Amino acid sequence: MEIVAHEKYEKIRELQSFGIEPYNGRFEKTHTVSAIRAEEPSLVASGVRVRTAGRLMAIRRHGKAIFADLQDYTGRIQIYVRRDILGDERFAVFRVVDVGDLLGVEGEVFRTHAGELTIFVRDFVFLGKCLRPLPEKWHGLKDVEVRYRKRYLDLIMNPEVREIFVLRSRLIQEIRNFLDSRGFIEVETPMMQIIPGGALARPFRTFHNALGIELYLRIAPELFLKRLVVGGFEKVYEINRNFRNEGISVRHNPEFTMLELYEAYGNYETMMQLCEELITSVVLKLFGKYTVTYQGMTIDFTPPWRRLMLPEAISKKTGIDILEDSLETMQAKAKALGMAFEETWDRGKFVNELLERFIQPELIHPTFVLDYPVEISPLAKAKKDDPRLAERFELFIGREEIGNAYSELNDPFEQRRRFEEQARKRAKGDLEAHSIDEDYIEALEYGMPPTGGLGIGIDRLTMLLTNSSSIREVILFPLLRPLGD
RNA sequence: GGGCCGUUAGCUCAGUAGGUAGAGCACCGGACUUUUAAUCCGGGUGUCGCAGGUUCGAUUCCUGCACGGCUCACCA
Repeated sequence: MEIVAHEKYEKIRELQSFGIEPYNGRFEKTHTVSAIRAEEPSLVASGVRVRTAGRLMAIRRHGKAIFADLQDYTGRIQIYVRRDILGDERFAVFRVVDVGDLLGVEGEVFRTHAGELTIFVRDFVFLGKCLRPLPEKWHGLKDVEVRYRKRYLDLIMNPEVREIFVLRSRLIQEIRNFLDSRGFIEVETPMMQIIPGGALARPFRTFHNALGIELYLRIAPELFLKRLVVGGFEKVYEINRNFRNEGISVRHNPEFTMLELYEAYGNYETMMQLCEELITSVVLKLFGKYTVTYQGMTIDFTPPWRRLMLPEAISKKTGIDILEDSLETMQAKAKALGMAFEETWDRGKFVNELLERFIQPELIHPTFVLDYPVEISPLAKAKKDDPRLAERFELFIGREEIGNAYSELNDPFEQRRRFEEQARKRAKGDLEAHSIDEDYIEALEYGMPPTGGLGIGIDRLTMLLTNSSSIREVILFPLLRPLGD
């Protein structure tokens, strides 16, 4: 800092010699930049003075006049400063203004000879000194690592990055609007849990000093939200962070945002309906149409969405009957297909792999994949006509898994059996197996209505809607290794 | 965790078949009252990611490490 900012410190001294405070207080705006542009005709005609503020992104000095570009969160506008208007002393202050400085200006709006909408500055206030040079004005900031580590610079320099996060915000807002309009209430459930449940994943551990107990960051809010359904909240949702102690990749961040919602007296069929309506209505609100381009694919959200029965789909694609074939037969067939597998895989794991390898790559447009094996769905109700399958679906869009839903298992006896099965897997070393949650079973013993539940990955949905190939592009501060010395 | 690639000025990037390095923008000094990648004149501001090795000499070659990207694995 000492070297980089040395000249800038000189400028602060110079500013102070003019009696200028380099880090000023409140500035009252009459307009944002976009408001000035929107109101241009009346502002220009009336000659009324506007007050706005932002960061100087470029300065063009012309002796006794200066042009500069002022950027706020709504856009950029040119300002025009003249010595004969401000007077010698005020104008001299502009000699020490740098690109990156924060400035408030007041003046009337006009069009230059070149046709550029411009603020004719009558007065200005120095609001904040920038001590470091901004990245290059033309090429901007491209270094991906720096963009993530110093997201503020990324946001200053790259308007398309700002737009991604504005869209993310609007997306979440529209989801809330939709659910609120349908009578859902939003709740917050524990991030720190005694027993991490609701998903098959490895948790982060932490410790509470006063209680002297180990706690886990939640891997899902599911079991708490369902306790609320037991409590009579018939339509609840939560949009919040989950934490999973797993690898980092272009589609995995250790903390990520999930929407989970539960509707009493529904099931996975009603969840399919709700899911389709939710996402299509949000897409329509955000884009005014049903098609979105993602990584060269045109994704069509027009309902109704395709429904694919998983056992049939896999059988058609691979000849493997995931219900009737023995594990040995499945392995033999997989070998014949040239698919790598491990002897330790059980039926559920095998099905998952078959889905990922053979089905998922073809799921461009929104597709519900239904009827998953119960073994990998320990919290889902089994189908009445075939108890080997769960009343469950996953939603795939653009080859990515976006959502997961099921008819919630509300039979405490069956839930206990499922937990015990998971416990056996855990005993055999499966670190992702679900823990037994006695307190949750007790809640079920009070009676949970038949319920449909749905989870939607907000980050991945945002990726789809912003054409982002990495999850880090839609998370403001993705987890990175700390820099070494 | 494996493989491949990258790391040079504040930023975007060149470059040195081994002799401590350049461009544009930014920045500094000067000129300029309608410019907008302003223009014109002058100025290079650097631990070439870090640590070792080879060498008379390493930013360059070798090894290890760090961080990042892509990818495979893991992973819902």
